[in-house]
Amino acid sequence: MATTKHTDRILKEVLNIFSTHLEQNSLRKTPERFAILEEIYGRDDHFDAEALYIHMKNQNYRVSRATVYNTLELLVNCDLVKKHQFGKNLAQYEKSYGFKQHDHLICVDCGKVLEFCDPRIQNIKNMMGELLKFKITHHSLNLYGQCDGACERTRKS
Amino acid sequence: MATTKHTDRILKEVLNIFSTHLEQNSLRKTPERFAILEEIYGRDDHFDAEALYIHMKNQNYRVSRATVYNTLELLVNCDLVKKHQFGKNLAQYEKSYGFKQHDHLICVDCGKVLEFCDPRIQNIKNMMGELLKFKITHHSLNLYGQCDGACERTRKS
DNA sequence: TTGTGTGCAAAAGCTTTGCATGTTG
DNA sequence: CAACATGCAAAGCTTTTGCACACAA
Repeated sequence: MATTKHTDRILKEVLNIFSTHLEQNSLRKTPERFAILEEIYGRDDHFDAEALYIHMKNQNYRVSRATVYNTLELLVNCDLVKKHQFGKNLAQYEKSYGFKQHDHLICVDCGKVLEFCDPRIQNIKNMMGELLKFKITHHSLNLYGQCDGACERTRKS
Repeated sequence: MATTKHTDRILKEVLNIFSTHLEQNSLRKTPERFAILEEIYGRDDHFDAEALYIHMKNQNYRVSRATVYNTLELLVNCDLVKKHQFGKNLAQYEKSYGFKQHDHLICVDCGKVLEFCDPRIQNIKNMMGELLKFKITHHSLNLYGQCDGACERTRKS
């Protein structure tokens, strides 16, 4: 369980990483960019761009969708955020710094997302990269199924 | 290498399977539905709905996008077609009957898609399904990377 | 001060929907 | 002939783009 101290330390580190990334690429350090990063690291779930936008609006933070999308892309580029597609035409994001690499199990009925780790994936990536002459940079493994009775078959969206 | 005979046999089988599926679900056997199925099994690549639609139009087959999307969904439901998302907001489809289950390796520069099989995926699915109490029905594993020099870094779309 | 970043709204791209017409069972 | 499927176009949704203004460097 992450303590507040741990959370604070992570936040400080990602702000630094982002700041350095912006400098190195001659990009500007705007308050919006840092606010979006803070917002993301304050969440613990998977979210889409619109939800992030709405959430910031609800806190009366003045930001535009264009900036949200723009900043999400920057954050994906410097590996502070991961972008997923869980079988729908809607990108889902999650913070990724300081958290173990993992894959996802999605309930097709209620939309619940669980995470899991399996070292065999790395072996597959290594083997296939060599076999098929690809320099593999990342991957996406999603398992789809139905969770136990509790999910009530109430599919989200 | 599939011979014409083999292709013909496959086609006959899938037409039968689809026909039975339509009967069992009280759906109508329209010429459009069968034409779309034939069109798909005449292709050997991954394609999107629009490409399928355009290709049929070019052959002067009168069909609408609505019907293409509708039929693709029916075909996915009876496992004759597989639907994928290769990291973009665009569904890609491929025929699946009579072909070995496989996963994909996508070049992020040129969009090329290779296929591979690895039995370890099945083990992971079994283990995680049991561990996390999910009835796993299907999965999606995509490896992303860069193919050898030949791809020219000309990213498609 | 200069040019990049932002906000806003419009546009773009994929997919779904509504409605009148056609066709299957 | 009744219900369902189709075609067409419009609408829906997510994401991108254009442009005028703001502000970081």
